[in-house]
Amino acid sequence: MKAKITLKDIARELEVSISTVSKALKNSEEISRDTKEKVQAFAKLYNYKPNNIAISLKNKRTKNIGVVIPDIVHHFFTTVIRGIEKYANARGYNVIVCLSEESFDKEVINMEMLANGSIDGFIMSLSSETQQKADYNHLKEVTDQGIPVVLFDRITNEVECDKVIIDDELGAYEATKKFIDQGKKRIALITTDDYLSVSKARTKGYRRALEESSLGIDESMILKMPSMEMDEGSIKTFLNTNEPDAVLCVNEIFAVYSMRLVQEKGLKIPEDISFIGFTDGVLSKYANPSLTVVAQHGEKMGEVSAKMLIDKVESEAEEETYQTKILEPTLVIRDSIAH
Amino acid sequence: MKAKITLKDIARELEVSISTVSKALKNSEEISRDTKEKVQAFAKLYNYKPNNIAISLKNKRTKNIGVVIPDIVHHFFTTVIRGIEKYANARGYNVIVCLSEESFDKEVINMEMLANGSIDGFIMSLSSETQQKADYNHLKEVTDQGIPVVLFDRITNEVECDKVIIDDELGAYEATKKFIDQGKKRIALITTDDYLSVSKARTKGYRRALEESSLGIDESMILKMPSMEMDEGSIKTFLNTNEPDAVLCVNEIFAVYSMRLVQEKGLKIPEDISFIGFTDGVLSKYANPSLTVVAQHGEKMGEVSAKMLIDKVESEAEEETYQTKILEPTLVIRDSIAH
DNA sequence: TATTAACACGAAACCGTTTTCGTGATATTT
DNA sequence: AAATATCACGAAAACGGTTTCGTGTTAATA
Repeated sequence: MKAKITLKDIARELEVSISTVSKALKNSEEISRDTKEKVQAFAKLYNYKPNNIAISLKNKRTKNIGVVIPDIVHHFFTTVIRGIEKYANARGYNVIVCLSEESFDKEVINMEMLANGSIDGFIMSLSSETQQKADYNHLKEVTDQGIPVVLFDRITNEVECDKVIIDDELGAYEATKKFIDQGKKRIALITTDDYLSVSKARTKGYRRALEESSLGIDESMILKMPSMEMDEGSIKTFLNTNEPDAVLCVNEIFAVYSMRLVQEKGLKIPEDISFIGFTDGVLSKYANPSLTVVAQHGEKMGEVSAKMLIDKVESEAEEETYQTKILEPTLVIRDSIAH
Repeated sequence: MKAKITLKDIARELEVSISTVSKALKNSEEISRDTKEKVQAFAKLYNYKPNNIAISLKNKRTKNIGVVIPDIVHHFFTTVIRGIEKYANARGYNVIVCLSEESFDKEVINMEMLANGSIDGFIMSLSSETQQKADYNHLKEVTDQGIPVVLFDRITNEVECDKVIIDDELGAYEATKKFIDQGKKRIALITTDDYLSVSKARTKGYRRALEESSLGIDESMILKMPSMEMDEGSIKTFLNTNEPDAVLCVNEIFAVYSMRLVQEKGLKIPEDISFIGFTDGVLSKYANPSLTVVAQHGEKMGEVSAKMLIDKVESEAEEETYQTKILEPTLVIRDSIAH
């Protein structure tokens, strides 16, 4: 086991000062050719690499970014992380991932843990509990300290910071409109409670499309699940009593499960009943029939978030201007609707 | 924007020395009640939190662990991360995630980036390219430096370190045996090339089960895909020419896709043909029919890996003993086989 | 009263860098 | 030959903590 070598070690060995070694390795003009070559050769030989922690302390820059998300076993967040990681890595940053698991307390603890010097900025998506409580003091404290924050997907307007979302309302609007254009009459929505910013926006888009059409809104055609968890029973009851001919679901799982239920009843997809979900994950692609979805472009979202954050981190200017980027969703047509 | 307060600030404000403040905050016996109360009150008021980087530099401990995996958009790895994150967090560690994206170079770069002080240890699963090249010098360099490494799932015997795997061979053996016991005669295997340690082990289990039975091995019943990527055409051809009555797949996607293919041909699952896959992900659960799988218990694996790593990191002893933990897979019975 | 112990605190080293500034030794200019 | 410029390097501060050791003051002991 050969321990890491430090500047001090090189200095001692070569009988020069630490400063000389440091400068020589940086190819400083101050140092003579001879000395530089000697030092660099020695450093290469012993595979010297500067200690990141020491540099972080000196620079007050860690080159780490903290990502706090509610859940990682969820295709959308997973793609966002990938986007963040790719972009951040290309710019020399590392990604520290923390999971809030939809818990307010965990979110707070994680942020406090990271805010004491471990990271240069946060990229996060709010936990459902946080959105429910609408308590954003932990975010405000962090921004007050001058740590940049980028909020994505599950955001809030109560905090001033950069934000990245997709136009969920538009996505739902277009999906619903697709159903209407295809002559569907009984268009249902399976969503979660409104405190989730995304569900709220999607519901709004669904309503707007129906209001603009001749169909109008039938409140009984909207099923609000208390959480993101599947409640198989209530979906079953809902589908049986309302007999929709088209269903928009705010995620993949609701959609795929619903498809199976109606297929068991002998209905044909998409002839008798069509489905559109949100999130373009593996499930949608490999479902039977494959599921038409509103794609959220998670990877793109991650990239954009990372770029916004790093740009802010590296900008000297202390401008207090924040922007909200709205990405366009796309409808990925598959076999769960006619085409 | 109120900047972070430091020990120095408190010391100046209270007209005591930095050492006194430091000790007072640690409730040291050395400091008088009066001073301690004064300092602690002031610290609380200004919300003092020690700077993690400074502590890391002093202690030569970062409380960060580096996780290097090939891919995050993959249910299994995702669950492993969750297990790692949960366990590590509970012990006060943060998780830095790096993606090799199945690339040897990226794996090397990521490790070098983290090995210079950013982390206390690695948890990793080898990229397919690394397993293919069988070049493990980057791992050896890291372990030589005394940085603990835990390898999980995709491992190698060329590196001395702690390892966590599931008994892939056993999983495949039992799955195949299940088919045999159910009277299946033409049992196929869809796998990837052997350089992936897991595929190799699974193939071995499949072979052992058949050898022990009266059926024996028919090499044409084994399809080796060149990578983890889906090649839809070769699967189709394979299924059509060989007409198996049972198929074991080394992942979910191969299985789900194959199921759809045979269903399109009018075959009934599980009567005409049965399927078992590996990895208990969302796909398996929501496939139609739901897919019987060999569950790999990713979250457990993550926990175990994290425990092994942190225990080693925190153990003073420089014992050079390494262990390999083998977790038992479980067969999760669903509708793609008779039961 | 002289000596010692206990107390409460500060100085300084240290972790591994970077960077500013100072300086002795040459080299150049007048 | 004296003054100045250039070169090549080292000392030291700084980043923000922790920790060892030393020390002045007071209290207890001989």
